[in-house]
Amino acid sequence: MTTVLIVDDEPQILRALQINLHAHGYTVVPSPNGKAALLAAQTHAIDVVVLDLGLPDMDGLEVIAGLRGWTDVPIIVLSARHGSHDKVEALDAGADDYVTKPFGLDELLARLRAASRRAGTNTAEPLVETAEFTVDLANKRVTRAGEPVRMTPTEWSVLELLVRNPGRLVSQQQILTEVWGPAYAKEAHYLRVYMAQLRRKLERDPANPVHLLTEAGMGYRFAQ
Amino acid sequence: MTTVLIVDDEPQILRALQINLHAHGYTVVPSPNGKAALLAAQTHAIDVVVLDLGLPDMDGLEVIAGLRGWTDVPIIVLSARHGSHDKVEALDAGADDYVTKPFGLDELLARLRAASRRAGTNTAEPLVETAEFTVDLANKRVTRAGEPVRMTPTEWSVLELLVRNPGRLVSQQQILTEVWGPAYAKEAHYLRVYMAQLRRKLERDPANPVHLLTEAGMGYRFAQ
DNA sequence: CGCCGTTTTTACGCCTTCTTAACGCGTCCC
DNA sequence: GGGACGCGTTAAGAAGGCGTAAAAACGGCG
Repeated sequence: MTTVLIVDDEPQILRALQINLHAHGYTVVPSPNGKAALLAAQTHAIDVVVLDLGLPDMDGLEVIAGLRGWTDVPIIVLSARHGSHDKVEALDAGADDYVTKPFGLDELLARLRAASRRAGTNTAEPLVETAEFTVDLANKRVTRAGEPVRMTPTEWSVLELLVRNPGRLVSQQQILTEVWGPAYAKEAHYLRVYMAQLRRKLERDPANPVHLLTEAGMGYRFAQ
Repeated sequence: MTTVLIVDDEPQILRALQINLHAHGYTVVPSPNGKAALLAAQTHAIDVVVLDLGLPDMDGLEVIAGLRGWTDVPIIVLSARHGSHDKVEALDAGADDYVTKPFGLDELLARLRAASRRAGTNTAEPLVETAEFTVDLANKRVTRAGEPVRMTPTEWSVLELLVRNPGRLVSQQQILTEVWGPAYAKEAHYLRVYMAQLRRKLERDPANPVHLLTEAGMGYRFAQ
């Protein structure tokens, strides 16, 4: 019952891997680009990632960095480049293994087994901590003074987006489109309601927030 | 300070690796053959093993097996053979990585870093206990107050998925796709029925669950 | 062919969450 | 100085999610 996230922009390769891995008992989550991959990694319980470096939308190293920001899931990189420099870069970015194309299916399967074997049960905890509260991104859990704080789906989506961009300004439009969808890009209204709720749950003095900051006219910012 | 056990029968390679790795901050334990390697692994606190497969006294796979009998230390295999079959054999015997000669020193260093990085977190637990019940994942058994509790296949699948992710929020979509299949991702209905059944069997007060928790709109969570 | 355990439907009442509205405060610009 | 605008806060109705029980459909096995 191992779930593999496969990231490759070539549909026929994606499809071939999907069929073959499924035939070998893996659950496969396919993803054609980097953005979808990062999203899928959050919505599914991924055990291993198979990542092709040549993606259309973003650099493969960015995908590795995006994953490594919050999870220790094994990453097996596929690449057509044999250069030693590329391998070093990928491995140092956080990849666990590097396979050069063309490769045999049996080799990939063996490396998958090796990766998932040593991963075992994923218990590493990627935590984002502040003086006031702690956000566990992998487990979708928020604690404050040791006590768990319950978040509604929308509250969590907003908080997660901010926490995944610590210190960075996130525009209202971006939050609205990512949480509510592109059609809601103008409903800045919702944001005020939810920021107030988040502050009431997480800030010591909700009227004078320290971690969930408003940048008037610009957006919001999470400060650690 | 990472200690690397290097096993290679060619003195000049052994020596070259020893010098280079030492220059990069590693403590090196050299070993010219398999027997000496197995001995050294027991007398030194080894963090990573670099193993050449072509040894004079014993098969490289035997060395891997000899190490895997008692330790999970990462093993990086060096080999001149490019054949896919050899890779599969070594990886399945318990190796973590496979590098074909000739290789660049920087690649080996990167793979060393990757191996020792992930070495920190692993170990599996087949028995999950709570104050109320015990789940034996390996034997698919649930006991409560010493008495075995009978589970239907579907009940077990749901329980297993939750218990394998202790403390982690599991979305209902994920449970549905993994237990019933992707076509049932929207049938959140089933889940309510089965969560109720699991609680009736496992919780002291099914109406106020302590271990099988609902996160409204988000999913379910198993709390130990 | 009929029984029995399991899964899937169905129905209903309760509760959480989302959405919307209203109002007060502060700030910026004219 | 005044108006417009953006923001924070609260409250309440609407909509949908959840728990529960029980009946119907299914499937394996004798």
